[in-house]
Formats: sequence, structure tokens, C-alpha cells
Amino acid sequence: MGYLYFVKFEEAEEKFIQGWGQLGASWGINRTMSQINALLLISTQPLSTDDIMAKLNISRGNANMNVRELISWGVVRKSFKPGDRKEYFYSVKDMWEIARLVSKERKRRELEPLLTMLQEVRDVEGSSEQVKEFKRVTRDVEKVAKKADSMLDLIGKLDGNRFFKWLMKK
Amino acid sequence: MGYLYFVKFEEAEEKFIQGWGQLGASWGINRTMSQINALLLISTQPLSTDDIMAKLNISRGNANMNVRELISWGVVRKSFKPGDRKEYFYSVKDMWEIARLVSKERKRRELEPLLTMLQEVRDVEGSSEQVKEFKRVTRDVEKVAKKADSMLDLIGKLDGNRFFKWLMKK
DNA sequence: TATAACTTTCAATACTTTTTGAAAGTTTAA
DNA sequence: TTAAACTTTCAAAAAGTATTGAAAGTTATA
Repeated sequence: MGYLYFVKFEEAEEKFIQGWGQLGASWGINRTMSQINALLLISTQPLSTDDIMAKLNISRGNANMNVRELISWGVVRKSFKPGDRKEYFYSVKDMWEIARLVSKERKRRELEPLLTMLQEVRDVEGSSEQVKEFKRVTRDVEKVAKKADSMLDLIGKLDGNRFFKWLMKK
Repeated sequence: MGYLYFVKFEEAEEKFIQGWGQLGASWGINRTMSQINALLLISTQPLSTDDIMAKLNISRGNANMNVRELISWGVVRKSFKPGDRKEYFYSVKDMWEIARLVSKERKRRELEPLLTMLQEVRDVEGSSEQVKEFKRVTRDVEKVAKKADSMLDLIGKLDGNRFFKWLMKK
């Protein structure tokens, strides 16, 4: 038992993993995937599938699938131990790098389909008020989407400190 | 029938509504809620619950619930027609204003709980490598979260054109 | 090659979220 | 008041998503 003021590691760990999972879930990312990410973030060494299964109480299939998804996002990587056939996994630890990887992936998955859709819808025929309004709105959406797109590109290029320093100077 | 190059309004409308719904869904926003938003965005006049039900082929309960949610986000408002007891709904049309309202809501729902959790986890006891790593990571997360928080505040204060002009100058 | 150690797949199941629609609630106007 | 016009609620059903676990697949080494 520690002093009242302090928090036990196991509790803190649990809270962090759950909280990160919840955050992911509310952004449309599989909760287990976020939890694995959290677990690997705070782990001092790479973990095996069995470690992850044990710690998060999940099945092999689930662990495998979500680790693979994290790898495809570039957020998690494999490592090997000499004389051991198991795969071990570790997370990119630089938060800014993670933010970049995630925004890159989401840009690809969401922004690009949106822009494609807006393209397809540009040349609607007619000159009624309805059609005029439709064109006005979709062009506006396109404008904002393209700006968001450039912003994400910028984030992708600059490193974190520079970006925020530059962003926050008045 | 129009020329091949052009797109029929009804098709374009449908595509826009579906696409906007899809985008919302992948950001953890109820698909129907996004679709109603899309419908009201491109509508030249306020629509009643029955209009929305008919256009999107959804039940009264569903329409009511999601319109109310949009109102609570500040994205949709009520209007009334003289001599008509029905409520009519219209959307904020300024995309930048919508982006602000949405980011404000999500900040409240997600960023704030995250920061609270990180607070709760700050004072973990111990000096093992494990604990050190945990502190390092959670402080990093806090740093990025707070920067995101300031950025959202900034977005909330500036208007769209100014923000992007300022963001994009070099 | 055979086998043990591991990873991947995927149909079935469990869980979560959304939607429905009928009943209850509210408001307006005659 | 009362009745019609409307809105809201909410339990049950449907739809969508995530998870399981056993079987199939792969790889290393004896």
C-alpha cells in the first residue's frame, strides 16, 4: 500500500489502457486495437501475442488481427529475439509521429473518398434554386475539405515541435 | 435525360447524402444523424420531421432523435411557419461554423475526459523502469493533448478564412 | 521429411448500436 | 374541456461490429 496521494501502478496502467481504448472507440477505431497500442506504448520491451492476450484478456484471433492492423497503420512494428521463434511487437513511441501516421491513414481512408464524391457530384445539371444551392454547398464542403487536406499534408511534413511552435506564436 | 457529361440532381443528392453519412460514421457519428445534416444542408427551405422521414426512409423515432441530437450540437435549428403547428428544421450552412461546432462538442466529450484521466494517473508511485516509462509516455500524451486543445480553442475563436489564411502563409 | 512452434483465417457467436413503431405525452384551437 | 395535431419516449427487434477458438497454414529445426 502506498501513500494515499499516490496511485498504484497497476491501477494507473489499467486506467490508461481503458481510457486510450475509449478514446479510440469514439473516433471510430476498434477499441481493442487502441488498447493494444496503449499497452505497447507503456511497455518497456516488445510483447508477444501471448503477452498481449494475457494482459488484455482477449483471444488469439483478436490479438493477431488488431496487431496486424496496427502494423498496417505503421504504429506498431515487429521484433525478434535470438533463439526464439515468436514475434514480438513494439509501438512507435513518439506521439507526434503517431499523430502523423494516424492522420495519414485517415486522410487516405476518409478525406480522399470525400473529395472523389464531391468531384462526381460537381457537374449536376439544372439551374433551379435547388441545384444552385446544392452546388453552393458542395463547393463549400470541397473548399473546407481541401484546406483540411493541406493542413494534414503540412502536419505530415513538419516535425511536431516546429509545427506547434509555429502554430502557437500568436 | 441530360447530356452524358452531366449528372442528374437526384443522383447527385443521393450521393452527397450517402457520402456525408459515411464520413460521419467513420468519425464515430451516427450515420443517420450525418445524413439528416446533409439533407438539411442542401435543402433550400426548412424541412419537417415528415419530410425527413420520407426523404431518408426512416422512422419517426429515428428522425426525432437524430434531429434533436443535431440541435444539441448547435448544427441544426428549429423554425416555424405561421398557421402551421409542425416544427421545421434547417442547418447552419457555413461549413466553418459547422467545423467549429463539431470540434467544440468533441473537445468536450473526448479531449476533456482524456485530460482528466491523465491527471488521475500522474502520481503513480514507484521508480522502476516500468513506472518511469509510464510517466514518460503519459506526460507526452498530455503534452500533445494540450496542444490539440489549444489548437481547437484557436479554431473556436478565429473565423475560417482568417484561420486558414494564417495557417497557409508559408 | 516430420514435427513442433508458431501465425493466420474464418464461420459461428456474442456484444453493441441503431432503428422501429406504437403508446404516452404535450400543445393548440375550437 | 376535448379532440386533433403534433412530439417524445422507450422496449423490442434488427442491423452492424467485434470476438472467439478451433482448424488450416506456415516456418524452422531436428
